[in-house]
Amino acid sequence: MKHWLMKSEPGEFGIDDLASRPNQTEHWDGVRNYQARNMIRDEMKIDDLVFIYHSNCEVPAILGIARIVREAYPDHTAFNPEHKHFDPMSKPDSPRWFMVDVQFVRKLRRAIPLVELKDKPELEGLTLIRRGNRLSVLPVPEEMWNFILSLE
DNA sequence: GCCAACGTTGGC
DNA sequence: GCCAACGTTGGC
Repeated sequence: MKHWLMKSEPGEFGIDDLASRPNQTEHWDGVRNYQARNMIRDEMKIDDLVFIYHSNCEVPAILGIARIVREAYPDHTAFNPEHKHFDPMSKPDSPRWFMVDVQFVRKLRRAIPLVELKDKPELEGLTLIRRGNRLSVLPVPEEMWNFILSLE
């Protein structure tokens, strides 16, 4: 089983939004980066666990945990000209973008802020804290996953 | 294939 | 709101 981290903007769709969805489940649409797309499409498997991270907000932080409950399928928001994430290059018969469904698992006992994660030598090399990193979906090595949980 | 211009991300 | 870092686009 692999571990991941996915970013969301709490003003758009945060962990509380996920927790209040039917079945506490929602599709994770809007990823428009090839590196992130490849991980979603090729590597994310059912029951993989995901840290939910809030970006572009007052305190960027890891807030909780979700689980992959459906593997990659076409991101239909790319087909809809009315949609914010519309991409005319993505067609239903040759989709360019994919998404997974994630289900809320739990919140961490406390949010673990980015500034704190940056301080930890144990997390050196984690994509999240690399300078200039913009990946919205990234893998978390198991030992780093466990270390982050130990900070709760 | 190079690279300047432009758009986006996201911390601060 | 600023701006550094990065990805994408498109002229050549």
